Amino acid sequence: MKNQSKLTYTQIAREAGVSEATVSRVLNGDVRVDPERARRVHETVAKLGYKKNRAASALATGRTGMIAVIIDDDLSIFADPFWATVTSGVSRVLMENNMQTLLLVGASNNSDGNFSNYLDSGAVDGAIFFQVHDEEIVFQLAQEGLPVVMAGTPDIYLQFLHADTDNVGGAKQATQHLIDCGRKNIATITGEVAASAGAQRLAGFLQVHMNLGREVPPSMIAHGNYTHDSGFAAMNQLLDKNEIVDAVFAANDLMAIGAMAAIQDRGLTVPGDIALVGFDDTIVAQTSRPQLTTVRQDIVGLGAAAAELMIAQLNGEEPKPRLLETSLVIRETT
Amino acid sequence: MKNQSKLTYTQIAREAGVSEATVSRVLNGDVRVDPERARRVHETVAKLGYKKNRAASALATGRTGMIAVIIDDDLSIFADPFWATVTSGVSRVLMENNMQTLLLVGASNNSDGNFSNYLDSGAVDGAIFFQVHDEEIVFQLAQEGLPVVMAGTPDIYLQFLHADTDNVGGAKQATQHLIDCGRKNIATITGEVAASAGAQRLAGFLQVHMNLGREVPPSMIAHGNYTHDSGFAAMNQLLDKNEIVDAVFAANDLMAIGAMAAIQDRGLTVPGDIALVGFDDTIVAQTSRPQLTTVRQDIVGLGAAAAELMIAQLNGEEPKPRLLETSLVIRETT
DNA sequence: CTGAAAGCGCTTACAG
DNA sequence: CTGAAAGCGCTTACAG
Repeated sequence: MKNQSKLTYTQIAREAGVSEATVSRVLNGDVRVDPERARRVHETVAKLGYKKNRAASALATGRTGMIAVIIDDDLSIFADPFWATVTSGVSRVLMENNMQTLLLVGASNNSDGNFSNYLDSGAVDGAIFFQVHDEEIVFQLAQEGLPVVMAGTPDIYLQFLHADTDNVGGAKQATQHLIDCGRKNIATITGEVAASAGAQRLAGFLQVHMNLGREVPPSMIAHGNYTHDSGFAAMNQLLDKNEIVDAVFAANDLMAIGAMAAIQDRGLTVPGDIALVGFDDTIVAQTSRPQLTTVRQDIVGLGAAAAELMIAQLNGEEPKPRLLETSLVIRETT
Repeated sequence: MKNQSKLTYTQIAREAGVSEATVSRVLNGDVRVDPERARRVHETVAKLGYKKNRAASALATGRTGMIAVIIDDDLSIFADPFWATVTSGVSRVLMENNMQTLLLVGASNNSDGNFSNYLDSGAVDGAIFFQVHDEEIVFQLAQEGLPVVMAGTPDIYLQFLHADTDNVGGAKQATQHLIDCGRKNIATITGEVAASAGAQRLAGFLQVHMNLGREVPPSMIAHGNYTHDSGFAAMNQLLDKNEIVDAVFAANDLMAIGAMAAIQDRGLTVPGDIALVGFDDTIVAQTSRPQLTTVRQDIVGLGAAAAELMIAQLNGEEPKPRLLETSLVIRETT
């Protein structure tokens, strides 16, 4: 078990009485090796506590066994449990496939390709992008032959392989639920509509109304940016502009909680006066009083799906994009 | 900019009219190179869009430029924003030093060294451990010569280099603040006291009382495990067992919020009847109603400190362990 | 099924 | 300050 730092194929080969080529074949699972010699190699490896040198292996094969997870934003975004949770899903699937997760957090658009640079130095076998601000960089990397997967929905003109939550479907579930509860005047607080998730959640909200032949007056749509404070402010706007609002669909939980505070500050009650539905099912939905009805998305599953797409792609398959279903979690605010 | 995949020192050397050795020296910042030839090399590298192959470099030098961040728990732990945030701090400092973060999440004690295995294959230059359940594995790796840093406080018999929040100091701040507010009967809800953070926060709480010559009856100490529900249950215990409790220090925010729910469910008010202080200053402290007074710890700073210790260690320095100060954030529950 | 040998793309004493 | 050459530890056609 000691000073294994010096161990190489040379020692294993000698000890096991085979060539280095055979050691390599055994360790890589090549079937065409005499079972008895293979057994000896495995035994020797175990006895000596040998560990293969990754760098040498990577140099010889051109494969590193590492996939980059790129969070294209300033570091603070990682404080949001959302992406951390997605990352854990990626990590699990990669580990199951004997691959590792290389974490790259930081704004891609600063300093001429901070990590775009890194990515085509052959350091990784592929890259999974979260929260892409500038798809140009993804496009370029894909062009250069780096296998790429996006978590989220890419620009319609670009055809990256991607995994995403069914945001439209989730927003529809939320909106339909409010209607089923008998609410007549349903407002929405959007997320950033410049990004796909925000746009899709608004679209789902509008589609349900459209299908029912109902108009949604602009005053019933307030824009937020996913923060608690923006939800608070948006709710106040809605209350200022409208005579009657008896329900609100917020594009995430944090804004819903902010909206709840604004409602209660005016002496109104949830769900008595105004029903509330969030999106995500994060910890704040469970700790708020009353507890928040929300649309749960499978966050770990999203990461897992992205990783699975990557693995499939590396295996030469041509997988289809994945869209993950949401489910409504009914608690106390509706 | 195209097919750079084939570029090696050979092409750069030829184009720049120097030897490969010189290319290597220039790219590694060796000072003893003629400035003019160095300029030509840099120019050629830029023109051809050359990127150094990391694996080859790692094989030759024995250094990979990667540090493992190891979260020794099942994957779900990563959903806790705490460790994700610490990780972002590690990542920032490593990037500033041209190193990368390799993320290893998973229980170390399952399947015979799942990643202990990986770690001494030379895949990383060092390892930063979070949330260590079994320090034996850390010890073994350190023994084998892998530079190791722990986030948190190691067992007193082991002397790992580590960075930690001053949990004792933070707990003292919280407790003293409650006393300063005039509270007389202060209870505490602990975290897992088997781990250092939980034990230290309890110790700080007790020390303040001891210094004042006050006894803390056992009935004023309830144990939780950092979850919302455990805080709720612990608070109910405290209320059941004690005639009077006019303040509670909870070892994290989530338990404090759970305690708040329990208090309010009994028709009591916060802070009217019972004052409340949490620990961490996470998002739930800001979104709760009333907003939670809590002890803020510098979570990103903790990761940054751990990374700095690692870098110093790799540079052959002998840095001292780091203890990060906390600060009290007074909001509405005291 | 197996081994000898060349090769992956860097780095670094060594000699000048 | 600079170059030729050996070496890092694997992998993989190639020939048998």
